[in-house]
Amino acid sequence: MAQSDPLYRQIAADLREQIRGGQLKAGDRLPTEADMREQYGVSRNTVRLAFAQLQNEGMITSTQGRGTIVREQVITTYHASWAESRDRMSSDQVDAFHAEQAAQGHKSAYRDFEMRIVPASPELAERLSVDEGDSLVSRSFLRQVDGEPSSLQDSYYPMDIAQECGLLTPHDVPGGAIRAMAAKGHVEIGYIDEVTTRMPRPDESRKLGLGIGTPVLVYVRTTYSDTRPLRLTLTIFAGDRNRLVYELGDISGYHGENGYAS
Amino acid sequence: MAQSDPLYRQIAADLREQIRGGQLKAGDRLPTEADMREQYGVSRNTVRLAFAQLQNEGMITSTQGRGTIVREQVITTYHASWAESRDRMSSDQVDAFHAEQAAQGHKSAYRDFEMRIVPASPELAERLSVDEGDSLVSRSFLRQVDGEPSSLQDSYYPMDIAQECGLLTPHDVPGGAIRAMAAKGHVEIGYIDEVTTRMPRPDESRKLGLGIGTPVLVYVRTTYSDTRPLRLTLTIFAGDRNRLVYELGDISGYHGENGYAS
DNA sequence: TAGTGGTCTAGACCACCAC
DNA sequence: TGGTGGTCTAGACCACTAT
Repeated sequence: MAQSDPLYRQIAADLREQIRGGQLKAGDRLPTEADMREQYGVSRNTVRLAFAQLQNEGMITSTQGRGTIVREQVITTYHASWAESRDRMSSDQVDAFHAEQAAQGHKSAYRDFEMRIVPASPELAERLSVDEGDSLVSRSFLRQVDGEPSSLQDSYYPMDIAQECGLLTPHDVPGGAIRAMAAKGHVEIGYIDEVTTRMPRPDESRKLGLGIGTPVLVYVRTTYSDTRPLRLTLTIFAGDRNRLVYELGDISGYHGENGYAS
Repeated sequence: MAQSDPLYRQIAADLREQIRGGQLKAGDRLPTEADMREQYGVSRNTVRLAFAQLQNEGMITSTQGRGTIVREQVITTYHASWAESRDRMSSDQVDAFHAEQAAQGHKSAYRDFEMRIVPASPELAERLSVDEGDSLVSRSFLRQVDGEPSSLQDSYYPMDIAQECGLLTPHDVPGGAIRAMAAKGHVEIGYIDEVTTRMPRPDESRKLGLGIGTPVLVYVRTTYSDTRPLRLTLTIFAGDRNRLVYELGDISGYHGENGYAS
C-alpha cells in the first residue's frame, strides 16, 4: 500500500520510522532539503511537503538558516483534582501552580499580567450566570516553566464580586483571589472542568512559542460557591509540554508518576 | 505588521477574518484555487500554502474534486468524574458511554471490537504494577457517535485478573468488565486520569476520519482496587468532536450545559 | 561568505466528483 | 466531460544562521 502512496508521504513515512526506531533521536539534525532531494531523487518542493507532514505531526522543527531537527518533549504535570488543590493553598491558581512545579523540580514564573474589564460573551454569560454584555473583570497572565512559556491563563469575575474583593488591581492579589473572595463570604465549594483540544490561533502560537503541528489543551474551570458561580478560568496549555491529571475516589498507594508516551 | 508578512499568510489571514466575521459560515464553499489565484494575483502554490495554513488550524477542509469548505463542529461531552460514572453503571466504560450519549440525544455504537494478548510496555508495566514484558489482555474498539467515528479505546488488564474474570473473550462482556471484576472481589475504589493532546498518527487519523489540522485528546485512566491497579484505559478522542468534563466538589445547581467555543 | 530553510512562480499531469 | 483539488517538477530570489 505504501507503493501507491504519494512520494512525499513515503518520504515522511521513512523519516517517521527512523525517528520512532531510534536512528534519529530527539535533537538530531535531519538531512538538509538539498540532501534529501538528492537521496530520494525528487524536487525540493516534494521534500518540503514531506517535512511539512512531519511538522504537522509535531515530530520535527525547521528553522531558517539552521536546519531541521527532531523535536524533544519535556512534559510537566498539572494536578487538577479537588482534594489536591485544596491541600495546596485552597485551590488558588497562582500559588498552587508554583508549589506543584517546585515539587516537580521546575521553576515557574508569571509574565504579562493584565487586568481588563470586558463585556460578557454569550458563553461567559451562560457559565457565570450573568447577562450577555455585563461587565466582567478579566485577569490574565502567561505562565513560564523553566523559562519557557507554558500556558496562558485568563480568569473572569462578575463585576460585583471583583469590586467587593479588591480584584480590580492590575497586580497579583496577595494570597490569591480565591482567598480574597472567601474572606468576603464567597467560599468555593466545587467546580466544573471542561477539557478540549484544538490548534492554536496565530497569537496563541506566538505567545506560547509553539511549533507548527502543536495543538493546545483548552481547559475551562468554572468555580462555584453555594449560591453562584464565582469565577471562570480559561487556560490554554501548550500541548507539547503539559499534562492534566485528575485523581478521583480514594486511592491508597500506587502513585507512580512517570511520562506516558503513547 | 501584516504588510511584511508573506503573501500566503496575508491571504490566510484574510480568509480567517471572513470566517470569524461570519461572511463565510460553516459549510460554505471557499473560492476555488483558480479563483483565488486570480483574485490575489498569485501562483496556485501560494494559494495552496494559504489553504494549508487554515487546514492546519482546523478551520477548513479540502476534498479532491469537490472544493474547499469551512468546517463545522459538533461537540459531544464525556463526563469523567467519579460520582457521575458511579451513578451510571459502576463506571463501566461501555454502558456509561451509551447512557451519556443517549442523554445528549446522540446514538452511539461500537465497531471493530478486538481482544489481543500483548507484552507490557515500560509505560504500561509501570502503571499496572507488573513487570515489563508480562502478558496483558488488551480489549479495544472504535466508538461511533451518530454514525461518525468518535474515539478509539484500548483497555489493558493484568493477565491473572483477565483470566479470573472471563475477559479473554473476543466479545463484549455482558454487564461490563468492571462489574465482572467486582464479582470476583476486584472492586474499583478510584482512578487516576491523565489528559494530554498531540497530533494523530496516520492510522489514528484514518480510523477516526480526522481532517488535517485536527489534534486528538489522549486520555489515560488507571483504575485501582484497594490493593492493586485493575485496568488501564487509553482513549484517543477526535479533538474536534469531543469534550471531557469533570465535576468536582459538591455543586448544587448551575449545571448549565452548553457549547464553549473559545 | 556559504549554506540553510522560507517564499514564490509557471507550468504539468493525475484522481476524483458532479453534471 | 469539465472542473476541482492532489501531486510533482525546475527553477528563482530572499532571510536568517553560522563561520
